[in-house]
Amino acid sequence: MSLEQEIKQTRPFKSISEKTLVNIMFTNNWIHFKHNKYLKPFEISIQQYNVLRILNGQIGQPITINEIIDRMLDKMSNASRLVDKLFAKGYVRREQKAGNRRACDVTITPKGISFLADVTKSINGIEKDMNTLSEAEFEELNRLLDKIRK
Amino acid sequence: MSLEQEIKQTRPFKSISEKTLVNIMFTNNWIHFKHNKYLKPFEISIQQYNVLRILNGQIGQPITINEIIDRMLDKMSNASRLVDKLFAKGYVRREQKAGNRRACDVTITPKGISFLADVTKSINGIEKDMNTLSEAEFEELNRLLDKIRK
DNA sequence: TTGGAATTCATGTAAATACATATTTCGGCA
DNA sequence: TGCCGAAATATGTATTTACATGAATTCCAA
Repeated sequence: MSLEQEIKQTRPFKSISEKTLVNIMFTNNWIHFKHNKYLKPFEISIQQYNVLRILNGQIGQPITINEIIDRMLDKMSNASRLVDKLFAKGYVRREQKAGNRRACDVTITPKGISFLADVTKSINGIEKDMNTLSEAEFEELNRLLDKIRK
Repeated sequence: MSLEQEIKQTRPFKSISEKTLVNIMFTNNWIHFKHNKYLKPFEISIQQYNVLRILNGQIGQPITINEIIDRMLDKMSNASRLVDKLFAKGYVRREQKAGNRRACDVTITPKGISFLADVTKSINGIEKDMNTLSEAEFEELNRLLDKIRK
C-alpha cells in the first residue's frame, strides 16, 4: 500500500526527500513491529538479539564493549547493560582483557549460539511477511539507502 | 559508505533480503540520530513532533486520539500521554467531542503552529546532511519501500 | 616518575516505550 | 428500561533508552 494511504496523509508532502525520510521511518517501524512479534516468545529484546548476532559473527573471537558499540545499529544504547542481561541468561561470557584491565572480552557461549539459532529460525518469518523483491530490486534498494547517508 | 563497512561486518549476510532489513534499520537509526540532534534545542521528542505534524496536517480540523494513532508512524506508543505533554506546553487544545463523551477532539493551537514552523525550519538541516538523490532515485526508493511491506 | 588527560566501562537517572488493565461511555438488544 | 459487550481513552508498571556522570586504568609529556 502506498505510504500516503497507510498513514492517511491529507496534504501532500512538501518534497520527495521529506516523503522518503518518512517512508524509511515508517518501514522501519513495520520491521520493528514484526521483530517484536517474533522475538517475544524468546523473552529477548531487539537490542539484545542484535548484540548476540554481533558476537556470533565473531566466530569465537572475543570482542570488547567498545567494539560492540561500533558494530551496533543503534550506537546510543547501553552496550554494557545489554551484555549484563545476556550474561544473566548465560548467553555470553565476560572476562577481563589480558593486557588491558579496563577493557573486557565478551564471547558468546555455546548456550548462546544454540539459542540464537532457534531465534533466527523463528525470525526468518519476517521474510515471509515481506514481499520479495527481485535480486536487482534488493540491490538497488541497498544502493539507494547507502547513497542517502553521506 | 557501504553498510558492511559502517557496521564492520565480518562475515557476509546470509541473504540479500536479510542485508536489506539491516540496512533499513541502520538508515533509520541514522535518521533518528539526526532528528534527535535537531529537535534537542526545542525540548521535544520525536514522537511529540510527529503528533504535532499530524495535527498541523489537519488544518484546523479536530481529530481524536484514535485517529492520531492511525496516522502515527509508530502505533505502539501512547498517544494520549503524548497529547498530554503537548497540552502541558500549550501546543494543543483538547476538548470533549460533541456527541460522544468518550472521544476527545484535539487541535493544534496557534502557539503550536508557530512552534512547529520554527522546528521544521531547523529540522530541514537533515536534508543538508543527506546526499541528494535524483528525483528518479527518490521515486524508486519510495516504490521499493512501499513494495517490501505487503 | 608523576600528574593530567584520555580511554574503557559501569552506574545513576529522567524520560520514553511496550503493554496490560481500568474507567467511562455508548450502542444494541432482550 | 436494563444489561452486556464494544469503543475511546486514561492509568499503571516494568523495561528500555538517552545521556550524564563516576571510577578505574592507561598513556603520555614534562
